[in-house]
Amino acid sequence: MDLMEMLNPMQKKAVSHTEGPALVIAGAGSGKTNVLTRRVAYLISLKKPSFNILAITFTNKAAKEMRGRIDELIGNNDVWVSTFHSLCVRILRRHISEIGFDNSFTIYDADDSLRLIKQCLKDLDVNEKQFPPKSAAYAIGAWKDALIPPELASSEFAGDYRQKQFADTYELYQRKLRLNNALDFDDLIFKTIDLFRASPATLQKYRDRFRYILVDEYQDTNAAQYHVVNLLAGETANLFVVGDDDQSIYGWRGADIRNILDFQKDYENAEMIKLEQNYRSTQMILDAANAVIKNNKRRRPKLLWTHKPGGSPICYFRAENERDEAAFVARTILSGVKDEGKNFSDFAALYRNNAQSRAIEDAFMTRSVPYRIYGGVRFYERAEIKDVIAYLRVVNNPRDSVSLARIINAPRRGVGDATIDRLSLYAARNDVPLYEAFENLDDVEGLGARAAKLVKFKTLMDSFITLAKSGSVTEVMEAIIDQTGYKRELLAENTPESLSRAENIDEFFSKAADFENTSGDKSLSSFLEELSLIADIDGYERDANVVSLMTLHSSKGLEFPRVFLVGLEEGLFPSYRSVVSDDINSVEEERRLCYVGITRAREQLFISSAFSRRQHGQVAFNSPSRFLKEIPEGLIQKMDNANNFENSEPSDVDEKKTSRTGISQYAEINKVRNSIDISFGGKNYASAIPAPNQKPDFAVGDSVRLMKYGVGTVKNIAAAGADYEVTVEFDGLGEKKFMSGLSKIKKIAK
DNA sequence: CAGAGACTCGAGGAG
DNA sequence: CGAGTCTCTG
Repeated sequence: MDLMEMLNPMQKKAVSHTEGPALVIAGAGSGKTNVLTRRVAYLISLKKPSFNILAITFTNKAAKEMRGRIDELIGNNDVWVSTFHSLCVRILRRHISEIGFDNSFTIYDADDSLRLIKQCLKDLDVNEKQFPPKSAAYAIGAWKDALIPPELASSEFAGDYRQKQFADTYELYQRKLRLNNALDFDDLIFKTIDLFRASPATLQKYRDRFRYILVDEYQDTNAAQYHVVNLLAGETANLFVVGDDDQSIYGWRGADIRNILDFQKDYENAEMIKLEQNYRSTQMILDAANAVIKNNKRRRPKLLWTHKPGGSPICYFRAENERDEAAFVARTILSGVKDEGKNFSDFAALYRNNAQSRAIEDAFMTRSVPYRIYGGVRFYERAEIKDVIAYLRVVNNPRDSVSLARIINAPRRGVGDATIDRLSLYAARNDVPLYEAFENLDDVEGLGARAAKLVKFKTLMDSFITLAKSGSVTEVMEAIIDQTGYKRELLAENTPESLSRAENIDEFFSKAADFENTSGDKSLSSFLEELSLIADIDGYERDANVVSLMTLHSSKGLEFPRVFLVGLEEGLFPSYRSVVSDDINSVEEERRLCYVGITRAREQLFISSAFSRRQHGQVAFNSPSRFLKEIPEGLIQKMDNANNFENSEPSDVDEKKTSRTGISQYAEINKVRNSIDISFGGKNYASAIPAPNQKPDFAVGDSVRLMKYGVGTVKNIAAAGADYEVTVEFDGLGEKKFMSGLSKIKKIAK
């Protein structure tokens, strides 16, 4: 086929780019995946060997889709299509011994790593109330994303007691990971860079191999991922990155928008190509998206346009509460299916956080709307599944103390916390993995009669380990499920919950059987690796005729004919945290998330907000989101309880309706619009915030300290309404902007 | 000292 | 609303 067929001039330019760096700014729905896959095909048509090509995506699903489309275009090929994490795992499995790990290493998920961090805090005798494990985990994650090792964190933040405590925890945490022969998610990237730095020969090997590198969703890369790409690209820098700064929504986990904004600085001769023609949505939807995103100050100017004129107006429903909102979603879908011949799979409901899915689920169940949820408590994160996985992990890597501690007493075998503590103490004192405590039970103090139980447990584990040497994954799993009595106990408990958990174990077993039938590498470590890297959205099936429910974050990269954006309320979306944050970028990130949501829709967009909502166990009264007000009124039609349009005129949102508090909601919205900084959600937070109007007591060039970022230099101070916008540059983090009235910016002596 | 039951506290987004 | 912690009992 002709690779340039049906492409617009900009797309052609991108596809035919061969040597040197290129940056493609690809707006939502602009045919980005098509450009990426055709460029791969184009390179191969020029006789570039396919094994020299590496394409990096963020999710397995995106990788799978790209893999499929490349295969479709050019048949048999050796293009390496992979996510950042699986790319790094594949490299580490082969070479990690060069930096002192064993290649049977375990990959810890967020839950595992939190357990280990708790252990560290305990060992360091740190008060969990004062230093919550989650805060420590967040700090450590941020350091890792920014590629800051423990030594550096420790020296850089020595002056800040709290940061120092977290830095010490970080240091111990890394030591324990090594002892456990385990890596967390961030380490997968970090250790790959360590490896490349420690072993130039290994790096060269991969540079020679990956002569052409393509990176999708480049706006979501963090410092560590940037370095992986940068190291691999090397001098030749045949690096082709695609992204959209307006869709950068992962700042909270270290994604650095500067990677895409500064690409042309990093690679001086980079070619830049902009794709602004949208092939997905109607003009009405794009107008709404453009109108919202243009409120962001920090962005490259860009305007999506389409040949699909007009389209249905955006429908807005103001619900009484979250149940009313969910009912609106359900009945609108049902009438679309019944009256307009739509499929359930044409619909998606997108929300800001997973907790919001519950009300919608309830409404769908009572009205028999078929649906599927992505995210929330995932299958592989259920306690019973994690227990079975923990057994498998210990079999694969007995040094994995986190998993071992998890299963010592699961199912109950009379080994309590006190006994585990004694074993842990022995292990910590002798600097050995927990498993070795079992081999020297006589030396562990104060075990008494419990030693017999431990011996029995160890014998059992050893038998599994022996079996794993010759047996298959399913054989080992069957032995575990059977001989530990795990499933038997659940069945004996005979409650609806325990029976459902037993069923989950059966389902997990059949997943293992699937793996054995389909996977090339059928080893236990390969199975565990696949489990670790699986993401929810990977299970997304286009074919099933069900409504999709997912977070806005998960929806990126997908599209649906009809999309519901629910919960457009101040304090929910944008989130409370982003509004009170001292970093003005966080509200802009919420706005980008809104932009992502709007642009998922092909034909029609439905937006809703609720007057009241159960949040955190109590009823909250949120005012409508500022994002709602940013959509021009002429694009919106308001719907009533019977799904009729209210008035024939395009709606004026809430102007005429008076809320229960007696305050006109229009007034509430305006209050939000006019003084977003001090009032939202009908509550007044002014008391918590220092009075504005005060000129900062520092000047350009001064050193200042901020809680979250540490010490930086003031680059600019600009008046912004009643407040001042302060630009501060941080070493290694670059420039960030703050509102001086909101942020606790402290001047420090030079 | 293990296990069950009462109790409190905290709650974003993800590979 | 659920996990983690506290308290009581055997």
